[in-house]
Amino acid sequence: MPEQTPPRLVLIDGSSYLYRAFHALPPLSNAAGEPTGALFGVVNMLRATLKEQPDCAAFVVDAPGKTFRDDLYPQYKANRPPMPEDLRVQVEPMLQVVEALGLPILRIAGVEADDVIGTLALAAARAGSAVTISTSDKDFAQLVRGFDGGGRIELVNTMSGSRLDNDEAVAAKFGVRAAQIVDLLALMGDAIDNVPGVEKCGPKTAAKWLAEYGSLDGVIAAAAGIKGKVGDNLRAALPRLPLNRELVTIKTDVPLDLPADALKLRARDTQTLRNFYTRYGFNQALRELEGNVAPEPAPGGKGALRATAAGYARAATAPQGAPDAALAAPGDYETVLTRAQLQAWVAKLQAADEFAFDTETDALDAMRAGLVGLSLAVESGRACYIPLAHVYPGAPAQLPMQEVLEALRPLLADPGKRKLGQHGKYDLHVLRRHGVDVAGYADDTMLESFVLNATASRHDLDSLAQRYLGYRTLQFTDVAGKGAKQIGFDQVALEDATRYAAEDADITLRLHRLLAPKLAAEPSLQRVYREIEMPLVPVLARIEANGVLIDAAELRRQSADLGQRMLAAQQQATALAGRTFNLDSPKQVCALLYEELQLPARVKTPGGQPSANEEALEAIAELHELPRVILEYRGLAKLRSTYTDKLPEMVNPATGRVHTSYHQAGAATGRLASSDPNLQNIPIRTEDGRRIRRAFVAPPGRRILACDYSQIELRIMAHLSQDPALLRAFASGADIHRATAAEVFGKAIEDVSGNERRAAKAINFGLMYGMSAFGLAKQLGIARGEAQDYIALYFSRYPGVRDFMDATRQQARERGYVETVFGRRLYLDNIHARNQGLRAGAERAAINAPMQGTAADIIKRAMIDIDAWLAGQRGRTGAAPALMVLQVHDELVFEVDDDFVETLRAEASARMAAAASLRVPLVVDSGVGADWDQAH
DNA sequence: ATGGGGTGCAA
DNA sequence: TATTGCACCCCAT
Repeated sequence: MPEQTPPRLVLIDGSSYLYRAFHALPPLSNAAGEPTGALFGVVNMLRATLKEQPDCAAFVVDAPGKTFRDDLYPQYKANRPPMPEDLRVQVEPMLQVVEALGLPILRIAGVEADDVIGTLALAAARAGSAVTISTSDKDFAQLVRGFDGGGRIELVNTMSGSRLDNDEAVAAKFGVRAAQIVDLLALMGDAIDNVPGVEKCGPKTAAKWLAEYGSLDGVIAAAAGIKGKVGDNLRAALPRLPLNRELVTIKTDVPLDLPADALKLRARDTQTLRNFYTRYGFNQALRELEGNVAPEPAPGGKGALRATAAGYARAATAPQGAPDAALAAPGDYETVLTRAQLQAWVAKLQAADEFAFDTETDALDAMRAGLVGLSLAVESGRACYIPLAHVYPGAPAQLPMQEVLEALRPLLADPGKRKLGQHGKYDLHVLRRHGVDVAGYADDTMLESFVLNATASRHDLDSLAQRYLGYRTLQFTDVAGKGAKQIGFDQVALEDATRYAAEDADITLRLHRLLAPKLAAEPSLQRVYREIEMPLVPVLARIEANGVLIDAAELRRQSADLGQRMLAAQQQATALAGRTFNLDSPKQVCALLYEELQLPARVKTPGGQPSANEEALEAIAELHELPRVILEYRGLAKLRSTYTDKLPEMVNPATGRVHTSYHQAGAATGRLASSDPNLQNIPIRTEDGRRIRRAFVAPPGRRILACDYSQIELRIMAHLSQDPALLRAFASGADIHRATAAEVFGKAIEDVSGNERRAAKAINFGLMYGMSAFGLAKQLGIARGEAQDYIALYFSRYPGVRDFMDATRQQARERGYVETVFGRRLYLDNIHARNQGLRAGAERAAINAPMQGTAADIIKRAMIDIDAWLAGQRGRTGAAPALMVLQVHDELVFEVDDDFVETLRAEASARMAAAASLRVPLVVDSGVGADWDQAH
């Protein structure tokens, strides 16, 4: 017997979304000036919900008048301010659009919406339904559970995209099981509803108590023994906790007496929706509506497949009676299988100013992936997918790849034809490897989003669609499966592939149309995007494609050597411990050292457990020989597993080189990040570590050139702070740490001791990270008071630095962001957090970001400049005389012809130094050698 | 299989 | 109780 899919019921918590959308979205208004922000959010949420095609649904809102909670507790919700006028006027239109979408509205007099939802959810789930409560109110987590017979209740927040579908998910978010949520809320209270909880008891404390004592009753019983201020607060709150629990408990047994069809979806009222969307300027919703109502005929070809969403919804096993309202179409997508279709699209692209493109491949690694298909979009809501290499049994005949690429080449390679994409660097790689060098890559939605707000969300297409369009894209796993059963995209049926791939191009285009005006409205961000990020894309693509040559044999020798020494350390450790244990397991190391050997646990992990990290082992190294041996083993194991074993595996068989991947939207400050492998954390500090750099080599006839900025972040601090003493120190060209020590300790430069220089260096670095006296003391191994004295002394000598830091914090608080010299912004969401730790963290980030971010901007500018200059150079054979192969935050590494070394060295250094004009000189150091180590 | 925690590498 | 990252291993789910 095939398993029956349970009927699906969606209950929408209307008020929670209305409030959330109102506060989360900018105060939008339509052409007539009517406020629309909340409506826009709710409409997008509803469209996404209906797209899921539930069997039944309801939009639940509070009815005017009193409810049982008001009787129980007269102050209930007394804190809630009256609904803002801008929001109030959106309520009636909201109900109208809900109505027009065919969603039943439930408003039950005398019963709160929460309790209506709770009662309906429980009843339906008991009867075997899969119930989704769509809400942005976390209190509903108390209802999440599964039932015998297949019924279940889950929570989704369609706006944030989060989902709580079982106890584990609830526990992950709240630290307690769903059944304990009411107890958690009773302890925490709810400021919005004017339900006071235990003072100073937030989610963490409440969860901790519940984990320890099981339930609210358990906490109440144990209250007498809980120490500290928060224990006093708990005891003071005891009398009201039972009432709290009652107030926060969502009722599941209110009499409702609904008609049989109360949850039944009706057909949507297209005319009303059209009027509504037009009036409020919801153009995307309008296009979707029109696209679905009157699909255009297919542009030709006998083999043409049509992939309208309506078609798919009907073809899929849609529940009987599912109304058209559930068929909200994402777009009109065409599978291109004939020459006529291809020609029609080429004509469309030729006529358009710009178009979005996306490639589909059979692998994630851009340097290995094979092209499987291409998608294109020129107008919102309409896109095509051109399958090229789908190979599953029964796959329709597809156009020959070369023919398609030749047809598109004039467009893709035309610098005057603007192309846009999402993370287009990947597609540039794939197309280049299939013979097409894309030019005119003008816009990238990932980078638009990143520059607009680096921390607001992730910058992948799904997150962007969700955040900016309120739209849930089809997931890769939806069409290709997941885990061991996942298939390659070349195995995906063309119908599914088209929905997925064409949607990507379509959504990319829609996102660009939304994001580009936002950028245009912020000239400084627009410049960062146009002058730094976009021009950097092809530069990074070239560096990645160049790759770096690795001496794999050398690394294998090192692995063997490390292995022998690891074995020796392991044997020594076994002897010292008197038994075998896993040296790689922190847990076993802790048990051995702190329990069996009774050594003192002086350092804690961030999780509060005894730590076995380097600092902890150093702290007890004088009490026992074992910690030192474990440290020795660790150092060796790290080098071997992460570097000497791994790097040879990463050599691309086609190129014989290692190709890292640089993430342009990786670090919030604007830095790049590197992965697969990460070539930005190759060891250098220890001799064993540095040996690894000897395996980064140049081929015969070439050398490695490494150019790095000297103290760039400190120079930026001098520039930003304009502190006279610091500016003077850099202008003099002296060793900056030595100069700082001389200034702080009141000595001549030549009289500074090694220890004084070390202290000054620690202060200089610490300052850039927003360090405290505590941190400096730990770093230098001195008393906290002494560290405080150093810092005070430093600030007295460099008052401009203190003023700059104060001003930076102040700006962060006032504007919510800080910026780099080039205008890149970093928003600091936690700068006003009530939690002191979070707020302090945001302040440190505020101090650090302008310096780290400006340094990132500068080296990016240098990379663009040097790349352009290199493009015009020719070596003796006519090939490029040098390749940029690595970027490590303040360093650029090149592979260069022997006879071009000095030319490049002079040119690259000069261009790096000229990448910004600061109040201090930018100094670039460089080195040359047969390998990366020698070049330092 | 997947993810969190602990650890450690770089600038 | 120092910024930004990525990746390894263990181990619980």
